[in-house]
Amino acid sequence: MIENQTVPIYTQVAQIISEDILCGKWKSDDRIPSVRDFAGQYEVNPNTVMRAFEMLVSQDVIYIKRGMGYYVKSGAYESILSHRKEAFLNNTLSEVAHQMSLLKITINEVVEQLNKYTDEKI
Amino acid sequence: MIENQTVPIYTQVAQIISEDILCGKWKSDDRIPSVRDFAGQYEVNPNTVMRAFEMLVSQDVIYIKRGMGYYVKSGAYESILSHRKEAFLNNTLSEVAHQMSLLKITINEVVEQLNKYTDEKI
Amino acid sequence: MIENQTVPIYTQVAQIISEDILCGKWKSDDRIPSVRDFAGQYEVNPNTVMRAFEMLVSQDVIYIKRGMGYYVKSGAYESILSHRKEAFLNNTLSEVAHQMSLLKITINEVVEQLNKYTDEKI
Amino acid sequence: MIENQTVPIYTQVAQIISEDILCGKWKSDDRIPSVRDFAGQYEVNPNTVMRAFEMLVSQDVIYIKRGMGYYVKSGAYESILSHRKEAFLNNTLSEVAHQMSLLKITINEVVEQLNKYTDEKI
DNA sequence: GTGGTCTAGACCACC
DNA sequence: GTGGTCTAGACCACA
Repeated sequence: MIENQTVPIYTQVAQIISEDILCGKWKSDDRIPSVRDFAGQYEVNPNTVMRAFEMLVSQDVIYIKRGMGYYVKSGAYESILSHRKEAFLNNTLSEVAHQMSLLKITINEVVEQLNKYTDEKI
Repeated sequence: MIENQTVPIYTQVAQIISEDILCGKWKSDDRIPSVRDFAGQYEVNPNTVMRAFEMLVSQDVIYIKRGMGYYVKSGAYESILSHRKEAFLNNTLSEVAHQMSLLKITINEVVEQLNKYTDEKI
Repeated sequence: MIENQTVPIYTQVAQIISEDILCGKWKSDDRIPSVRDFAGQYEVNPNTVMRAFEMLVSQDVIYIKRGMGYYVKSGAYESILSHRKEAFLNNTLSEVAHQMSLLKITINEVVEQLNKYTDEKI
Repeated sequence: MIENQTVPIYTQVAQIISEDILCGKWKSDDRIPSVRDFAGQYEVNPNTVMRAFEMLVSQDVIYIKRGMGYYVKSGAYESILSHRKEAFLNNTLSEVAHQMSLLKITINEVVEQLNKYTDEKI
């Protein structure tokens, strides 16, 4: 599950949880599994999961009920979505455009390739 | 000049030089500026520039003439281009496709946004 | 109602009860509301209220009549008052003095601000 | 140096550094000692110092030069001062006023006690 | 049961 | 040399 060797594990865990929320696995005010549960599931140290949770708290994605665990913040879905969408349109696509002009790749080639990836999923 | 806080500085320097070659700033067998020049220009440690040069040497982009400096290898342009093109189509666009499905962004939105970035440059 | 995230909830509950006694809401040998009542009112776990009660018992502020509930101990008012007064003069004000010297705040500013707060209440 | 048993060590370390900046020990763009140096000096684990540094970064008090260490951010002095001053006037003094009315302590008593503490320092 | 802090120590990338 | 990540494991307070 955790494979990438360059980006920190706790970042990856945080991203997985964010994407789980995006996918509807957990909704507002749902309790997410405990630090220990995640640690067991992903086979990482509880401290590492803890850092992921801290990240998500600072991003307003989850909140804590003391002694009870972490819960999905209401509005988390929308906030993650808009945050990611903005980053995608502003950063990712801007970089893509830069690469395209540098590598002299046309928009048609890009569209064609993206369609391939989309089709694969079906 | 070097702002990104996640990518190693030497990687960023190497990328800048690669892109300068792609842009035609330097051609085959041109001498590129010295380690010191780069270090001064980008306000980084000479060791860091050195490491970028080593990276480019190992990628067959530049070569050294002892006592004289570093020179652009013949065929560097084509090699960079093909290498990057492959990475772009396989990695970047695959990631873009993933984000699109996650964020429910259509290909039309992507094309529209890319056209904006392209137009800006003109 | 309970907002502070650093002080333990049971401590805050105990403080609220103490202050209610200071304010004259409950007098010697009055019965205070049940654990359940408090738990419902402050939306906390009954165990937490229980612990607050235990704290107050050990501070000689309340006592238990088995099967009947908790009652304000006679002399509680005076005991709370003297205990808090001492803590206030020795700890709180000592800390205030430290902050004043660090932040270069004069005693006049402090007095002025305190008067504001006092006036607001009237 | 680190005595308090209730507030986390990393918080105390961060506070010490903040106060050192307030006292003029380190100024804008000064390099502060390394993680390992602090760890040795306060006899705590480097990880603990690291957390303190992260706190200060998120408070815009220090910044990192990759591979070189942490430096005091320009404007840190003013930012710490104003931040603390505000907290003091709004939170601490508001609490003091509350205690005064509860404990029926007059402003004269407070002033007298504060003067005692101030005199002690001289 | 929950989270939170801390240590000791390892290992790594980067400057 | 610098920071940064991670583990294993302990210990504690809180609900």
